[in-house]
Amino acid sequence: MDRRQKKTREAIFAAFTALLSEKNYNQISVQDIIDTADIGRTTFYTHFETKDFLLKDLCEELFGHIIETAMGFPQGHYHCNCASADDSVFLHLLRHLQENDRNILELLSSQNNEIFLRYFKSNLKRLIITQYADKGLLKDSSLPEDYLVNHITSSFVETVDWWLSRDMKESPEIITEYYLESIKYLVN
Amino acid sequence: MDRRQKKTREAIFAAFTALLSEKNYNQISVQDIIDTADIGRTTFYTHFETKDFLLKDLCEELFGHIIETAMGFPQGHYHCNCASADDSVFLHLLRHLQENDRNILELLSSQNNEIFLRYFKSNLKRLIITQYADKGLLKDSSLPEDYLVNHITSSFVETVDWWLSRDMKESPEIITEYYLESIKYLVN
DNA sequence: TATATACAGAACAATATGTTTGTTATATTA
DNA sequence: TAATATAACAAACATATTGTTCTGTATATA
Repeated sequence: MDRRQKKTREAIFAAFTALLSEKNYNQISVQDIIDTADIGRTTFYTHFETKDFLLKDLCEELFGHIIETAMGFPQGHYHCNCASADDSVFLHLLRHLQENDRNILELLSSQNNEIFLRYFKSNLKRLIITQYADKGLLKDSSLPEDYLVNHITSSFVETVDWWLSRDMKESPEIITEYYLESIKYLVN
Repeated sequence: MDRRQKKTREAIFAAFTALLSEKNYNQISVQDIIDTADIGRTTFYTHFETKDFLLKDLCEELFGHIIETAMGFPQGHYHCNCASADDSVFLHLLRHLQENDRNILELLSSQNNEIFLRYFKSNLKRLIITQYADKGLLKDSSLPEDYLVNHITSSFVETVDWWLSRDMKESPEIITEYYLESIKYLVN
């Protein structure tokens, strides 16, 4: 890929992220992004069809990365400093959020958080299916598997939202405990 | 209140609701609303400062009503045909959604559902606090009350979302069972 | 009937949108 | 290094939206 393209793309992402942390998504104009990124008008439109596509691409990069990293867990620990191999994948995710992904954190805490929480959820679902459903770790119950997967997934997202809305007062370990406690009767 | 004002307000709400069920919120312009409602430009702005305020007012009317109705439950049953006084407040809400509130249902199922689900959640939280927390019906656990209330609230909202996303295949009774099953270890 | 006010209609400057055209700067490759 | 391709730029564009201001008309309320 052309170095110029990469630079421009990154400049747009950076400008967009900066704007998102201070403004509502709806109130951000393409003009704002162009001005902040300091690029030509034409350039923006060669990279992204609309503002919505920019958002989509940004989310796919951010959440795609964090989920893919967690996908191999706990087999591959990559370069992150996990306390032990017994750490749950959730603790892993929370640590990742807290330590490595300032960008994601800012977006998830911003006034636009619902947008990003939704993207987070749809990516996380894949992870839950791999880690629980496919491994047969869901407890037998009268609940349909799809309902259960949805419940477990959104409960984690809501937990993260709750944590962030209270300025991450608690440690990732505590939050993981809360979360696992709230769903412990549903999984093995 | 002046009859003219009421009519105009309702015309705007109707136009806005119609537009929301076919377009994304971001893509609806004030001009669209004006054209659809067939009112003067000035008129819109005397009623609503911005599109966001219109959204806020609409949500407050819709969710305010549905939650207030449920608030007195099961003491006052109002005019709805509940099977028995033993019906849970959740079953009551689902029936209300299915039978009485075509508007809300359409909005909650539309491509803009996340906006309305959020409003739904914030209103529902008050109800959960009244019905569970204040009555001491939350099971003792290591979880902070605020976390628990948030979990129970968002689980219901997510349940409704799941139900709607599958075109309400199941009956309100079944959905209530699913929901209560998923949180039964947390409440009395 | 008299008075107040909600609405309509037109016009406004300011801004945003998405596209086009021609030019310059910079990667890639041979 | 030189040749070629292409990314980015700048300027201009028609079009649309925004929020406001003005004047005149219609319709509530008292």
